[in-house]
Amino acid sequence: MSMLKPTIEDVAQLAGVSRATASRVINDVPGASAPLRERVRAAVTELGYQPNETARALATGRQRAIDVIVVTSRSGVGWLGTHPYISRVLAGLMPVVQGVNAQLRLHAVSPDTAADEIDEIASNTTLGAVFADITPDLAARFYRRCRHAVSMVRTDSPVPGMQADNIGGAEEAVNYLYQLGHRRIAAIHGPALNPCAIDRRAGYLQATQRLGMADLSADGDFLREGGHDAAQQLLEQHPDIDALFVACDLMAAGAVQAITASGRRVPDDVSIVGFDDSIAAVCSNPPLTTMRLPVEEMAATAARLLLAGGPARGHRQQFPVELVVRESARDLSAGRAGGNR
Amino acid sequence: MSMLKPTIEDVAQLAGVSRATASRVINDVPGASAPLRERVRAAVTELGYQPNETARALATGRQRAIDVIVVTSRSGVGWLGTHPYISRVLAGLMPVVQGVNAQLRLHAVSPDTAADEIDEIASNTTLGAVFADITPDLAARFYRRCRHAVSMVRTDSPVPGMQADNIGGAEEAVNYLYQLGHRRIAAIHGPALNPCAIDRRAGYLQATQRLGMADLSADGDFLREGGHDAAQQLLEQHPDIDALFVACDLMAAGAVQAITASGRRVPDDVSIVGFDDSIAAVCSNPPLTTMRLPVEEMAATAARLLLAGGPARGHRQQFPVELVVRESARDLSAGRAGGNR
DNA sequence: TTGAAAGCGCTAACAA
DNA sequence: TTGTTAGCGCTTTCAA
Repeated sequence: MSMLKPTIEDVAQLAGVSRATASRVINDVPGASAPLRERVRAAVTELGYQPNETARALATGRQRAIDVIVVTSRSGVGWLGTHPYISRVLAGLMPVVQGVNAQLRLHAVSPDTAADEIDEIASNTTLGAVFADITPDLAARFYRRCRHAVSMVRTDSPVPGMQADNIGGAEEAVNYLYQLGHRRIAAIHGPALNPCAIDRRAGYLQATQRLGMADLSADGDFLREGGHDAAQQLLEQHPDIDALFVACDLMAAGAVQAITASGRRVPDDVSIVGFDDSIAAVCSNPPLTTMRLPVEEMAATAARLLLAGGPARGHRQQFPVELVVRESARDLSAGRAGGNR
Repeated sequence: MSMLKPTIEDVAQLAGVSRATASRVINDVPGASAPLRERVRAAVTELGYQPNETARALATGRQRAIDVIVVTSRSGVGWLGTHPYISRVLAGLMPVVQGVNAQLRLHAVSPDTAADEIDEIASNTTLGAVFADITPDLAARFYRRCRHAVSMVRTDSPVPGMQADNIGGAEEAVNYLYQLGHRRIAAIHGPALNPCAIDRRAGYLQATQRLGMADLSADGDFLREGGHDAAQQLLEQHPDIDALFVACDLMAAGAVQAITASGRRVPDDVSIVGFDDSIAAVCSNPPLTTMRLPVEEMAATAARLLLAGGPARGHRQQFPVELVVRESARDLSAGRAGGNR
């Protein structure tokens, strides 16, 4: 007859050790022999034991929390509620954190002081950190100080990560545009150091090369304003552009605004494919055809991993990126009026 | 010499009572005489005592949490990360809940089963509930069962609430459009039972009446699709409309899409003013002129009130609603090309 | 290396 | 009405 919720006492009893020993192996602190570690771990899995975070917090005096880290030049944390991507990671995290009395701590760290802030967070971490948006070197730095971390963007090897196929997604976007008949496909990329941006850029480059098209690239910042300005500039430099691949929906929304303001029409004069499938895609006018990232699932998986004691070194998990067709890309071979509405 | 963090023991000692008595008065449960209550309360304020939520949670076996309630016909909680308004209330709540080891619990309750779900939540509540979106009767129902609640939308008298001037905001929006030279100003309203929607509708009606304009109203649902459809219908019925007041930005984004799709231009043919100033306003094309609601501050204030033991019966707090000028409304008296870009 | 025992700060029986 | 006393589930000295 199993209890509703096994406690560490149950684990200790089943393993035939003291509570203290059980605690030691569960927390991975030295002071327990290999054979006992074995037995305790067996008991843990057999019982499906999950530590009570409330009790831990009371005993240690420290808050149990998952630290969500995003490096950004915008200051404060208040604006994050208006950020389509961050809102989705929060929404993904919240339900899994709910049952265990853990908290979410949101850190917006500035690029210039990032190193120090990262160290600070790493030294105060309890359950671990989720990197919502970070550069590989910073991620590595954190990981060197604290093993409990999982990244939602690509990082270098030892750092565990949730992987979405950004390269493949970008290629697919360009392919789609190509199939629709477009041959002058420009791109607006994200920040030079952002791993997602780097991969999406790589995907674009690969596809254009393979298809024998010119590389028409502009740099953006993953913000709407940047997308707007980049589109404007692109249109001036290359007035013959007939399609645009934009590395995130927020920038794509800005790009649509710029294109429309320039007197051109989307998708009649230029087709656009975005990336993310955020609320921005749906609020844009016309609504954006885009590559969907399963952000909520990625975040939820990351949190579960952390609650389970942190993923193993180098752990990686794949997530699909899927084309969502809306109204911002048009089939050139179809009748003008028809489009793909 | 004051301790870093006073405990209930300190309070009890200072008040000259037992810990149990202190606990009783702090938790407002019967079993303490008036004079002792006095003394304990004095000690609490003198020490600046704040209960340790972690210890409370461990002792009671219940999670300390703020329940965020939104009644909606969409099921599940995952999509809330893509909801511009909810994301903002979450962002406002998160920082204040951070320091105290409290959690946020998000409840999306369905309208048909709302009564039961509300009862359920009320009976499990700990720190209290924030009504992000609710009808007055449901709010009252909750409040009858549990005094710890703050509404972010208008409610009937005893229920404490954060008040934004939705009526005044809607009036101001219509006035603004009127000043710009518009005389056929239609409106897309929100759900019939939603207090914010009701107030914004009232503001529109008041303003149009005062200004001697026709009431050109259509019903929406606070979702993009509803805004789209309502705009379409409005344009068919009243092709001479020159401006639109839309009760939320999400619907306004949909309305812009519908208007554009019908071959008209925003703001050249029809001006639009939205409400909220959410991310939807900024992603729309053109970006929306809108009435800004300080959602984050309202949410943060609500949470602080709850953490401080819950606001008094009938407590009310005012928040401003401000016009934010972007590009979706045009001055008819200005030159055609100029607009108000 | 292991276990016994003392808390962490609070609530809730139970006695008085 | 009041206080005494066990816990809540865990970590962490301190002895053994």
